[in-house]
Amino acid sequence: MKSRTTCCRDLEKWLEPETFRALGEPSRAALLMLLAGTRGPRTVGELAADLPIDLSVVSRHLKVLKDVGVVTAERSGKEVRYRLACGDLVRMLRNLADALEACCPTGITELEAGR
Amino acid sequence: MKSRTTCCRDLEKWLEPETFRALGEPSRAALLMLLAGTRGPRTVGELAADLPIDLSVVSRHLKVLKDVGVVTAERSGKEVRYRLACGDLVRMLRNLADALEACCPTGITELEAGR
DNA sequence: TGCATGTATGCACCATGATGCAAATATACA
DNA sequence: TGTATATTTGCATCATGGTGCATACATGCA
Repeated sequence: MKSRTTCCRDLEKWLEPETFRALGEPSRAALLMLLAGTRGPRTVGELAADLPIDLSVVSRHLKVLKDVGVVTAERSGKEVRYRLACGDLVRMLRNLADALEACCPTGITELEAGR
Repeated sequence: MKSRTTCCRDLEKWLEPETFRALGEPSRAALLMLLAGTRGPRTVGELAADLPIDLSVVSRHLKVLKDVGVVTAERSGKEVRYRLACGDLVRMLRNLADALEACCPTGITELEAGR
Protein backbone atom coordinates (compact mmCIF):
# COMPACT_ATOMS: atom_id res chain seq x y z
CA MET A 1 0.00 0.00 0.00
CA LYS A 2 1.22 3.45 -0.81
CA SER A 3 2.30 5.63 2.06
CA ARG A 4 0.36 8.78 2.73
CA THR A 5 3.35 10.93 1.85
CA THR A 6 3.63 9.23 -1.51
CA CYS A 7 -0.02 9.63 -2.35
CA CYS A 8 0.02 13.28 -1.43
CA ARG A 9 2.98 13.91 -3.64
CA ASP A 10 0.89 12.51 -6.47
CA LEU A 11 -1.93 14.76 -5.45
CA GLU A 12 0.30 17.79 -5.55
CA LYS A 13 1.40 16.73 -9.00
CA TRP A 14 -2.07 16.52 -10.46
CA LEU A 15 -3.96 19.17 -8.51
CA GLU A 16 -2.61 22.09 -10.49
CA PRO A 17 -4.41 25.29 -9.45
CA GLU A 18 -3.44 26.91 -12.77
CA THR A 19 -5.24 24.26 -14.77
CA PHE A 20 -8.35 24.36 -12.64
CA ARG A 21 -8.41 28.11 -12.67
CA ALA A 22 -8.33 27.96 -16.46
CA LEU A 23 -11.31 25.61 -16.49
CA GLY A 24 -13.14 27.60 -13.82
CA GLU A 25 -14.01 30.60 -15.98
CA PRO A 26 -17.44 30.34 -17.65
CA SER A 27 -16.33 31.64 -21.04
CA ARG A 28 -13.39 29.24 -21.13
CA ALA A 29 -15.60 26.35 -20.08
CA ALA A 30 -17.92 27.26 -22.95
CA LEU A 31 -14.95 27.27 -25.31
CA LEU A 32 -13.99 23.83 -24.09
CA MET A 33 -17.48 22.54 -24.73
CA LEU A 34 -17.50 24.01 -28.21
CA LEU A 35 -14.18 22.33 -28.97
CA ALA A 36 -15.37 19.06 -27.49
CA GLY A 37 -18.57 19.20 -29.52
CA THR A 38 -16.77 19.51 -32.82
CA ARG A 39 -14.92 16.83 -34.65
CA GLY A 40 -11.54 18.35 -35.36
CA PRO A 41 -10.17 21.82 -34.68
CA ARG A 42 -11.86 25.20 -34.92
CA THR A 43 -10.54 28.64 -35.68
CA VAL A 44 -10.70 31.64 -33.39
CA GLY A 45 -13.32 33.28 -35.58
CA GLU A 46 -15.55 30.22 -35.61
CA LEU A 47 -15.39 29.97 -31.85
CA ALA A 48 -16.01 33.68 -31.36
CA ALA A 49 -19.07 33.46 -33.61
CA ASP A 50 -20.67 31.07 -31.12
CA LEU A 51 -19.96 33.16 -28.04
CA PRO A 52 -21.29 36.53 -26.88
CA ILE A 53 -17.82 37.92 -26.30
CA ASP A 54 -15.38 39.78 -28.48
CA LEU A 55 -13.00 37.86 -30.72
CA SER A 56 -10.00 39.38 -28.98
CA VAL A 57 -11.25 38.04 -25.68
CA VAL A 58 -11.70 34.60 -27.20
CA SER A 59 -8.13 34.75 -28.45
CA ARG A 60 -6.92 35.55 -24.96
CA HIS A 61 -8.96 32.76 -23.37
CA LEU A 62 -7.55 30.31 -25.88
CA LYS A 63 -4.06 31.41 -24.92
CA VAL A 64 -4.81 30.68 -21.28
CA LEU A 65 -6.14 27.23 -22.17
CA LYS A 66 -3.11 26.58 -24.35
CA ASP A 67 -0.69 27.63 -21.60
CA VAL A 68 -2.07 24.98 -19.27
CA GLY A 69 -2.08 22.34 -22.00
CA VAL A 70 -5.83 21.96 -22.33
CA VAL A 71 -5.87 22.93 -26.00
CA THR A 72 -3.28 22.97 -28.77
CA ALA A 73 -2.87 25.55 -31.50
CA GLU A 74 -1.72 25.08 -35.06
CA ARG A 75 -1.44 27.81 -37.62
CA SER A 76 -2.83 27.06 -41.02
CA GLY A 77 -2.41 29.96 -43.37
CA LYS A 78 -4.09 33.01 -41.95
CA GLU A 79 -6.06 30.95 -39.51
CA VAL A 80 -5.07 29.30 -36.25
CA ARG A 81 -6.81 26.04 -35.53
CA TYR A 82 -7.41 25.24 -31.90
CA ARG A 83 -7.96 21.67 -30.83
CA LEU A 84 -8.90 20.14 -27.52
CA ALA A 85 -6.01 18.19 -25.97
CA CYS A 86 -8.51 15.51 -25.09
CA GLY A 87 -6.14 12.67 -24.23
CA ASP A 88 -4.01 14.78 -21.94
CA LEU A 89 -7.04 16.23 -20.21
CA VAL A 90 -8.68 12.85 -19.67
CA ARG A 91 -5.41 11.40 -18.39
CA MET A 92 -4.97 14.29 -15.97
CA LEU A 93 -8.49 13.90 -14.60
CA ARG A 94 -8.11 10.15 -14.13
CA ASN A 95 -4.70 10.52 -12.50
CA LEU A 96 -6.09 13.08 -10.11
CA ALA A 97 -9.04 10.84 -9.32
CA ASP A 98 -6.65 7.94 -8.64
CA ALA A 99 -4.42 10.06 -6.41
CA LEU A 100 -7.41 11.30 -4.44
CA GLU A 101 -8.81 7.83 -4.06
CA ALA A 102 -5.47 6.57 -2.76
CA CYS A 103 -5.32 9.41 -0.24
CA CYS A 104 -8.83 9.27 1.07
CA PRO A 105 -9.95 6.45 3.29
CA THR A 106 -13.28 5.46 1.83
CA GLY A 107 -15.13 2.22 2.25
CA ILE A 108 -12.79 -0.74 2.51
CA THR A 109 -9.74 1.45 2.25
CA GLU A 110 -10.85 3.31 5.33
CA LEU A 111 -11.07 0.10 7.35
CA GLU A 112 -7.66 -0.99 6.13
CA ALA A 113 -6.17 2.35 6.98
CA GLY A 114 -7.58 2.08 10.47
CA ARG A 115 -5.65 -1.00 11.50
CA MET B 1 -22.29 4.94 -29.83
CA LYS B 2 -23.55 7.98 -28.05
CA SER B 3 -24.64 10.89 -30.18
CA ARG B 4 -22.63 14.06 -29.97
CA THR B 5 -25.53 15.94 -28.53
CA THR B 6 -25.87 13.42 -25.76
CA CYS B 7 -22.21 13.40 -24.89
CA CYS B 8 -22.04 17.17 -24.79
CA ARG B 9 -24.98 17.34 -22.48
CA ASP B 10 -23.00 15.11 -20.14
CA LEU B 11 -20.05 17.40 -20.51
CA GLU B 12 -22.12 20.39 -19.56
CA LYS B 13 -23.31 18.48 -16.55
CA TRP B 14 -19.87 17.68 -15.20
CA LEU B 15 -17.83 20.66 -16.33
CA GLU B 16 -19.04 22.99 -13.63
CA PRO B 17 -17.07 26.24 -13.71
CA GLU B 18 -17.97 26.93 -10.08
CA THR B 19 -16.33 23.73 -8.90
CA PHE B 20 -13.20 24.25 -10.94
CA ARG B 21 -12.96 27.84 -9.86
CA ALA B 22 -13.06 26.65 -6.27
CA LEU B 23 -10.20 24.23 -6.91
CA GLY B 24 -8.25 26.78 -8.92
CA GLU B 25 -7.28 29.01 -6.04
CA PRO B 26 -3.86 28.12 -4.54
CA SER B 27 -4.92 28.48 -0.90
CA ARG B 28 -7.98 26.30 -1.46
CA ALA B 29 -5.91 23.71 -3.31
CA ALA B 30 -3.56 23.67 -0.33
CA LEU B 31 -6.54 23.15 1.97
CA LEU B 32 -7.66 20.25 -0.15
CA MET B 33 -4.25 18.66 0.06
CA LEU B 34 -4.17 19.09 3.82
CA LEU B 35 -7.57 17.45 4.11
CA ALA B 36 -6.54 14.65 1.77
CA GLY B 37 -3.34 14.07 3.72
CA THR B 38 -5.05 13.59 7.04
CA ARG B 39 -6.91 10.62 8.31
CA GLY B 40 -10.33 11.95 9.18
CA PRO B 41 -11.59 15.52 9.48
CA ARG B 42 -9.74 18.61 10.64
CA THR B 43 -10.90 21.77 12.36
CA VAL B 44 -10.58 25.28 11.01
CA GLY B 45 -7.91 26.10 13.55
CA GLU B 46 -5.83 23.07 12.69
CA LEU B 47 -5.97 23.87 9.01
CA ALA B 48 -5.17 27.53 9.58
CA ALA B 49 -2.12 26.54 11.64
CA ASP B 50 -0.64 24.88 8.56
CA LEU B 51 -1.22 27.78 6.21
CA PRO B 52 0.26 31.29 6.04
CA ILE B 53 -3.15 32.95 5.90
CA ASP B 54 -5.50 34.24 8.55
CA LEU B 55 -7.95 31.86 10.18
CA SER B 56 -10.88 33.93 8.98
CA VAL B 57 -9.70 33.52 5.41
CA VAL B 58 -9.41 29.79 5.90
CA SER B 59 -12.98 29.76 7.18
CA ARG B 60 -14.15 31.57 4.08
CA HIS B 61 -12.24 29.27 1.75
CA LEU B 62 -13.78 26.26 3.45
CA LYS B 63 -17.20 27.76 2.89
CA VAL B 64 -16.47 28.07 -0.83
CA LEU B 65 -15.32 24.45 -0.97
CA LYS B 66 -18.38 23.37 0.97
CA ASP B 67 -20.74 25.27 -1.33
CA VAL B 68 -19.49 23.32 -4.35
CA GLY B 69 -19.63 20.03 -2.47
CA VAL B 70 -15.92 19.37 -2.28
CA VAL B 71 -15.85 19.28 1.51
CA THR B 72 -18.42 18.67 4.20
CA ALA B 73 -18.72 20.38 7.57
CA GLU B 74 -19.89 18.97 10.85
CA ARG B 75 -20.05 20.89 14.07
CA SER B 76 -18.70 19.11 17.13
CA GLY B 77 -18.98 21.26 20.22
CA LYS B 78 -17.10 24.46 19.73
CA GLU B 79 -15.27 23.11 16.74
CA VAL B 80 -16.33 22.50 13.16
CA ARG B 81 -14.76 19.49 11.52
CA TYR B 82 -14.19 19.73 7.81
CA ARG B 83 -13.84 16.58 5.78
CA LEU B 84 -12.99 16.02 2.14
CA ALA B 85 -15.98 14.74 0.15
CA CYS B 86 -13.64 12.30 -1.47
CA GLY B 87 -16.14 9.95 -3.06
CA ASP B 88 -18.12 12.72 -4.68
CA LEU B 89 -15.00 14.44 -5.96
CA VAL B 90 -13.54 11.25 -7.42
CA ARG B 91 -16.87 10.41 -9.03
CA MET B 92 -17.14 13.86 -10.56
CA LEU B 93 -13.64 13.69 -12.01
CA ARG B 94 -14.23 10.24 -13.49
CA ASN B 95 -17.59 11.23 -14.93
CA LEU B 96 -16.05 14.29 -16.54
CA ALA B 97 -13.22 12.18 -17.93
CA ASP B 98 -15.75 9.73 -19.37
CA ALA B 99 -17.83 12.50 -20.91
CA LEU B 100 -14.76 14.04 -22.50
CA GLU B 101 -13.56 10.72 -23.80
CA ALA B 102 -16.96 10.05 -25.36
CA CYS B 103 -16.91 13.45 -27.03
CA CYS B 104 -13.43 13.24 -28.51
CA PRO B 105 -12.98 10.25 -30.78
CA THR B 106 -9.30 10.93 -31.19
CA GLY B 107 -8.89 11.05 -27.46
CA ILE B 108 -9.78 7.40 -27.12
CA THR B 109 -7.14 6.14 -29.49
CA GLU B 110 -4.62 8.54 -28.04
CA LEU B 111 -5.29 7.25 -24.57
CA GLU B 112 -5.09 3.62 -25.61
CA ALA B 113 -1.89 4.26 -27.53
CA GLY B 114 -0.37 5.77 -24.40
CA ARG B 115 -0.85 2.63 -22.37
C1' DT C 1 3.94 45.76 -53.36
C1' DG C 2 -0.59 46.85 -51.84
C1' DC C 3 -4.79 45.07 -50.02
C1' DA C 4 -7.89 41.94 -47.54
C1' DT C 5 -8.58 38.65 -43.94
C1' DG C 6 -7.51 36.37 -39.54
C1' DT C 7 -5.35 36.68 -35.13
C1' DA C 8 -2.85 38.72 -31.26
C1' DT C 9 -1.72 42.61 -28.23
C1' DG C 10 -1.65 47.34 -25.82
C1' DC C 11 -4.57 49.95 -23.17
C1' DA C 12 -8.14 51.47 -20.04
C1' DC C 13 -12.14 50.30 -17.42
C1' DC C 14 -14.55 47.80 -14.18
C1' DA C 15 -16.16 43.64 -11.48
C1' DT C 16 -14.76 40.09 -8.69
C1' DG C 17 -12.48 38.14 -5.08
C1' DA C 18 -8.53 37.28 -1.67
C1' DT C 19 -6.88 39.15 2.52
C1' DG C 20 -6.51 40.88 7.49
C1' DC C 21 -8.53 43.03 11.34
C1' DA C 22 -12.20 43.69 14.41
C1' DA C 23 -16.58 42.46 15.97
C1' DA C 24 -20.33 39.16 16.34
C1' DT C 25 -21.95 34.50 17.06
C1' DA C 26 -21.78 29.63 18.91
C1' DT C 27 -20.61 26.44 22.34
C1' DA C 28 -18.65 24.44 26.61
C1' DC C 29 -17.56 24.94 31.28
C1' DA C 30 -16.93 26.80 36.00
C1' DT D 1 -24.45 33.68 34.32
C1' DG D 2 -19.97 35.00 33.09
C1' DT D 3 -15.77 33.56 30.83
C1' DA D 4 -12.90 31.24 27.53
C1' DT D 5 -12.36 29.08 23.11
C1' DA D 6 -13.70 28.22 18.20
C1' DT D 7 -15.69 29.89 14.17
C1' DT D 8 -18.07 33.11 11.26
C1' DT D 9 -19.09 37.65 9.37
C1' DG D 10 -18.85 42.87 8.42
C1' DC D 11 -15.80 45.99 6.55
C1' DA D 12 -12.12 48.17 4.03
C1' DT D 13 -8.22 47.49 1.04
C1' DC D 14 -5.82 45.86 -2.68
C1' DA D 15 -4.51 42.72 -6.50
C1' DT D 16 -6.10 40.05 -10.20
C1' DG D 17 -8.34 39.35 -14.27
C1' DG D 18 -12.32 39.62 -17.74
C1' DT D 19 -13.89 42.75 -21.22
C1' DG D 20 -14.09 45.77 -25.50
C1' DC D 21 -11.94 48.93 -28.54
C1' DA D 22 -8.25 50.26 -31.33
C1' DT D 23 -4.10 48.90 -33.20
C1' DA D 24 -0.29 45.93 -34.55
C1' DC D 25 1.15 41.63 -36.57
C1' DA D 26 0.78 37.51 -39.80
C1' DT D 27 -0.50 35.48 -43.97
C1' DG D 28 -2.38 34.88 -48.64
C1' DC D 29 -3.50 36.87 -52.98
C1' DA D 30 -3.90 40.05 -56.98
